[in-house]
Amino acid sequence: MLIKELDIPEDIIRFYEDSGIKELYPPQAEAVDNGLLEGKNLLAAIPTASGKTLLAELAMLKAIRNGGKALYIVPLRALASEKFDRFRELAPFGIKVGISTGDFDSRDEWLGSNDIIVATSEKTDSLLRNGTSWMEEITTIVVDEVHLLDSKNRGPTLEVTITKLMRLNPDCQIIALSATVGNAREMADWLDASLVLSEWRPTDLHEGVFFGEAINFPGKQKKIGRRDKDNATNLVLDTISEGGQCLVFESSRRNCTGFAKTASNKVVKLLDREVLGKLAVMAEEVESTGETDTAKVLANCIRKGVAFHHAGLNSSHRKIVEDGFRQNLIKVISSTPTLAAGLNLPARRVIIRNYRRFDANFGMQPIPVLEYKQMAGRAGRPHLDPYGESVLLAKEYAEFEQLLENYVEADAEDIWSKLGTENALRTHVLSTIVNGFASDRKQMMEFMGSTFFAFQQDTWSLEEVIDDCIEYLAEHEMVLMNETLDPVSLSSTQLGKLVSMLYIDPMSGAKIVDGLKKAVNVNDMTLLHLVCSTPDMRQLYMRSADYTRVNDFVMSHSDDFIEIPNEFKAIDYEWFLGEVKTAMLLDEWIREIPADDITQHFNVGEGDIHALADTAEWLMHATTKLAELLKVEHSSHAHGLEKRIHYGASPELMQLVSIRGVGRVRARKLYEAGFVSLAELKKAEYSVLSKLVGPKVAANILSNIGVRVKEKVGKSTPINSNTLDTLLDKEQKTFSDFQ
DNA sequence: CTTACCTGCATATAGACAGCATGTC
DNA sequence: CTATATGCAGGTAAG
Repeated sequence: MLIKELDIPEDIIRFYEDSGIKELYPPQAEAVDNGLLEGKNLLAAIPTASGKTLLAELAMLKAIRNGGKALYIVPLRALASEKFDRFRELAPFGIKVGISTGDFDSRDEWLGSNDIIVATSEKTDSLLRNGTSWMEEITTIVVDEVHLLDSKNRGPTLEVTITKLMRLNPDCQIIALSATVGNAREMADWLDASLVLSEWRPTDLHEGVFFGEAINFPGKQKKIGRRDKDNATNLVLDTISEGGQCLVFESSRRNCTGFAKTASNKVVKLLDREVLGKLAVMAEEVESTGETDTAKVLANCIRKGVAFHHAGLNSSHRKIVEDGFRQNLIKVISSTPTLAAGLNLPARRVIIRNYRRFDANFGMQPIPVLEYKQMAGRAGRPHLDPYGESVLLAKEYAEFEQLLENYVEADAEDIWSKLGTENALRTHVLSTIVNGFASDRKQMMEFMGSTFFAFQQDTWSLEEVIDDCIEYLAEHEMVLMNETLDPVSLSSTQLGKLVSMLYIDPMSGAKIVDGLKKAVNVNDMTLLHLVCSTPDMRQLYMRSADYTRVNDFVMSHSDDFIEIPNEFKAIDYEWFLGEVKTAMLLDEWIREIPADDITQHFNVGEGDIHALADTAEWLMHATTKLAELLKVEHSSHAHGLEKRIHYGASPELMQLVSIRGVGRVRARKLYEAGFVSLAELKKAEYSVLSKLVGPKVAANILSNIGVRVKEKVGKSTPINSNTLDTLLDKEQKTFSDFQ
């Protein structure tokens, strides 16, 4: 089917043709045949990179031209900005695009003036909870990665959000995009959508299992040269010598860096001077943005053409690795599953070095087929690679057969709703009441009766859990119920409304409220621990070496904690120690302990510190608001801590740190030099500041506080002319020259 | 004396969304 | 409490 045959405006047709898209891929054509452009609901269960985005775009553009408005729901913030950037290319057609995620937000009212709004599922839920008016104007909803309905953590939110949206806009077109799953038909039926089910990919994918010095694909074999004793390394070296790149998936961070280290020593031998030179620049960039151990190790690996990637990396390191791989300078990324579902980073060959993953309840467990398919699907860059290959590794013949059968030739599992537990439902039962989707028990059951869970499983078990939730919420004064009426009436209290809008788990809300009421002497640690004891906070794992250290801390600070569980209740106490350990990390963070030191004290990465601080800041904000509502005195203390967690700094730096371009480190430098306040800083001499923080930063700071720089700021000296950016610029120039 | 390889034992275990109000090194 | 890879300490055989 040709683009120009489609029932869409002429200028849009030309736009696609100019960008080289003349014909639809088969699954896209099938979607059009199923009424994509006529506002019909659709579930497309097709592989990654088979043109899901274009499919959604066509429908959105068509709808917008008919006066509609589109909402594009994604599971990850990174994905949101990726889509946002893509859709902004539609600006020439007068299409306005907005983005809304927790960390990056165009203002709510203004957001509604856009034609396309990209948001995470949680943010969408939050917007619904806040009664955002433009939600009712949405005519097209795209739900990306809808198979995440199956996720224990985040599936329920996605499910309830979709349910709410369908109820709010019954005539709205829903386009759901999914990986290929077992019960796609069932999901489609729930959405009242037609189904496009296809395995078609623009680049062929060969899935195989390595065993006996060869990759065994169904029906053929590919011998791999033995240059190293490690098979995965051999596969990597083979790919590179054929001009491709590799993505290696590992089950733990340690394995991930471990493999990068060993493989890099072999990979380096295959690289030429030019590439090594550029890699060295990149490695320096890594070293300059962090002096942690991981930064050094990562830099050393990158010098040899290999990188590792996991959530412990700080964001600049992550970005360098991703960009370096896209530039085809980094040849191998050894990664945890971060890269399996997230960014668009395909490679010629994907090696799944470890198909098992540790689970605290069941030990090492084989990953689901769906997850395997997601990783394997990363193989093959469209238009760049002749084909993609994914490889599992087997040690014995029995394992080889098993892998072939259970992964390569297996179909993905069915999607199962995870809504049916009290933990998952509590927050949604509350928000349903707060937002008026249900004002009595009957309406509540009706609403929950239209979820995927109810569609798929028995509703009586759901009703029981919902009643438990209502009871919990009533007990904690978030919901009022009148049991004398026949359908028991349900309404929310001020507390309930606040908890719903703060987007915290009602159990977190209850714990914080309870803690605030009980607390006697409150200091920083008291509130930090309170926040760390909520189910919304991810606690640190207790290692055996931590035990005495954390326990000693508890002993010497026993007055700081609102409640210490009995030491002989081993499970409770151990859990408590984990909370305290987390609070200790945050305490170091707000006391300006350098990030490198924190990573060592707690055996975490820089990325972990920021993630924990981020969550703590959000929960501390909730604490502030809850304290205000309760009219207890700790709200200003909590508010102060909220700011300190945001910047990771002591109270005396709060004024300096609010200046753009000044963070915890620079603020401390300025403070020690006598610039203890904004007023002092305004009186500062440029030359003095320049010596302190460097000429560029100094000029930047002064202009940000409204001081005009009198002295001439020397043009940036060519010290850094070899930075990555300039290098990449050059690269692009030569590339376009070549074209 | 160095290197390569083996054995045994202890050890640790993926990821990431949200509020609010604007910008880290 | 589940299972596995890793890395280190200590040992041994080969060079």
